[in-house]
Amino acid sequence: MDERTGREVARAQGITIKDVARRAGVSITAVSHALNGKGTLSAATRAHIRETADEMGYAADALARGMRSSTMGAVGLVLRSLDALGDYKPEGVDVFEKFVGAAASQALARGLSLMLVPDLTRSPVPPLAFSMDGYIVTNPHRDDPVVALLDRRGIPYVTYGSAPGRPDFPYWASEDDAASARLVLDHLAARGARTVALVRGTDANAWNSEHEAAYTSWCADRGLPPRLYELAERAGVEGGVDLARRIAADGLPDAVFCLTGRHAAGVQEGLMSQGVEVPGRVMVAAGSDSEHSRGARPTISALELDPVGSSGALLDILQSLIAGERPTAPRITQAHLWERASTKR
Amino acid sequence: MDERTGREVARAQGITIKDVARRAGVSITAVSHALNGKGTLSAATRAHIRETADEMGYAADALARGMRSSTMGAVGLVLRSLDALGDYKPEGVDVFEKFVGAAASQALARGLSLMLVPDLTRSPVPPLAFSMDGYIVTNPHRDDPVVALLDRRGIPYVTYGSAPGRPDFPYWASEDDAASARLVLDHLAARGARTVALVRGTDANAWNSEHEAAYTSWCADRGLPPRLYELAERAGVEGGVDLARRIAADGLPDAVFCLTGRHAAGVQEGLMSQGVEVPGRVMVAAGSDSEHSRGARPTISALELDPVGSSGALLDILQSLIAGERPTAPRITQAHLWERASTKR
DNA sequence: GTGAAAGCGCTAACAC
DNA sequence: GTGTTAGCGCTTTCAC
Repeated sequence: MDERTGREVARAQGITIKDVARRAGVSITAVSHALNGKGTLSAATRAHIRETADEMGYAADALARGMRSSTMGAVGLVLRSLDALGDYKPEGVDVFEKFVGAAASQALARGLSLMLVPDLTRSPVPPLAFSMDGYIVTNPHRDDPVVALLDRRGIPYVTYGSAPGRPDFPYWASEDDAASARLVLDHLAARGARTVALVRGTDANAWNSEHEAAYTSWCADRGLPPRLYELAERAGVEGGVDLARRIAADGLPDAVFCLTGRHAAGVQEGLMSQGVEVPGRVMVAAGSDSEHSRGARPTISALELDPVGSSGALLDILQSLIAGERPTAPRITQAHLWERASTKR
Repeated sequence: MDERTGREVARAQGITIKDVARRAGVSITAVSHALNGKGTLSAATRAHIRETADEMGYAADALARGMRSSTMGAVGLVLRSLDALGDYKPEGVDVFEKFVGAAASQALARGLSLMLVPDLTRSPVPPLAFSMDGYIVTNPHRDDPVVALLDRRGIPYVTYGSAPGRPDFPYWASEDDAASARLVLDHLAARGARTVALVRGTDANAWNSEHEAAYTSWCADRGLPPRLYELAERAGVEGGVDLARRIAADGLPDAVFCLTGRHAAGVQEGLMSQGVEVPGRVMVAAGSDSEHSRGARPTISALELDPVGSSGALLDILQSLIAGERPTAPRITQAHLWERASTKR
């Protein structure tokens, strides 16, 4: 094949350790040792080899090196919430973009590569999947097969949000969901709400269950009966619109707290189309900020998570885990509440 | 080392082709052929081997397979604009998050893994860097060393934004920068601006030069002298604030068009702090939307790029390139102008 | 139709 | 101090 116009194979042919050895007039072992600071070589040979390697622009092939059991300098990121969504369309899934961006910058700043991997349990398995040094799994759900798979293969991992049903597993980081929930609920109460309905998703992840728990206990504290609605994440804005009808039929609460921005936007839209004033009659708040909460009219108050802080913490934990240490975990970050028009009275 | 509690090495030890061969009572060649649909095997053996492999949960090791020259099912993404920025803090670098998110979802939807790689030319080189099937390089600049490196190693790549100084290189996609610029300029003119100053960045990428070219020709068409300012991307909001002083000293234009959201926010802030009314006296617009343009007061009109469309196009091109085809390229997408308070008269 | 064997580039025992 | 050599798991000729 013409070397100038194409490539015989997907893999680029670079300078090998053999080339360096020949050029430096030593054995490949010498090169390997010199470059990895192992073995016993005279300072002179070591330096000489290093120079030759540099001159030639030699870079060890990660694949070959990896085969001999070493670290790849790359961690995987698997987005369970998106896997669950079925497609990978990110529109409106703010957390997704934010978290990926944050995790990427955190990883890059640490000199690590970050590999985004499609659902590990669906075949064909992404070829490099099992070659990563470790994994970040976002929002694992109860009995998550990806987590099980990583466990089985002995690959270190950390999770964004605790793994439900596994209280013993400490290697996670997340915003303080309970605190977040109270932040919103107290805000609504301060603005005069007595009865608050909660709209949670159906995914069995910590995010949903923690918020629900905080909500029920908040209601209990105030002697209020909880009004809990479940709406599938994938139902999106439309699902919220439909749900608004049911909520109204059940009797209007003073406020509705939706965990996702899309549900919040939908519920608000649905309420208003029934002639319910927002925020006048009912206030609306979202548990995670997105284009939908920002773009709605009125704009919707929402929690902004801390993906930068969380992903940084996760990478810290993961790095020590890979290094064989015992990191302190979990690590908790804080969300911030943006008060917008939908709760302004 | 205890097999149950830890791992000897970073690499997980899975089921190998040997195990399958032994269990199925055939040679490893047979297994390889059966699983890859190569060679000549009887349908019976083939089926039998497939079954055994499935039962055992066998998955070929990508590293070993990769060594024998095949495809990794993963493409790399290298963000030149961020590399240039020096750190990988994404705050306010909307395009970054948006593009990464979009590229990720596009890649995942195609069953490809996407690996974010730190600057390829800085050592230590990310180990897996040269093992990717191909690369997306965002905003390459003139004589970009990363592009040169990929060329040298014969690794296929596509660029987000054309590669300056390489008009012959067709494998890129981007918004139509010239059209974007005219969109903004015409909008400003329609709102009554006669003189418009342009604030571009200093990176030698297509984004900056295309916008500048469109701007100068727009000015020429109207017989106006161009007023061009250059401000380093990394100068951020503060740089914009400082620049506002210079712009005012040079005589206020009717509008300022800043290519980055941070510069726009800074310039607007700087102008207002000098008592210049925005949009009353001077209008401000940004060439790329971000928290900064949305969050400024008044909110700043800005172009929203099409990262989803662009990254989709890029992956299409890259995939055919990897497959050894000759894709049609370049592919152009369109930006959208959000008209906000900063240009509302 | 099937399998033995040669390597891909690298690391690490183990000789010398 | 330095080099020989045996693999890591896989694909692929090439005998049988």
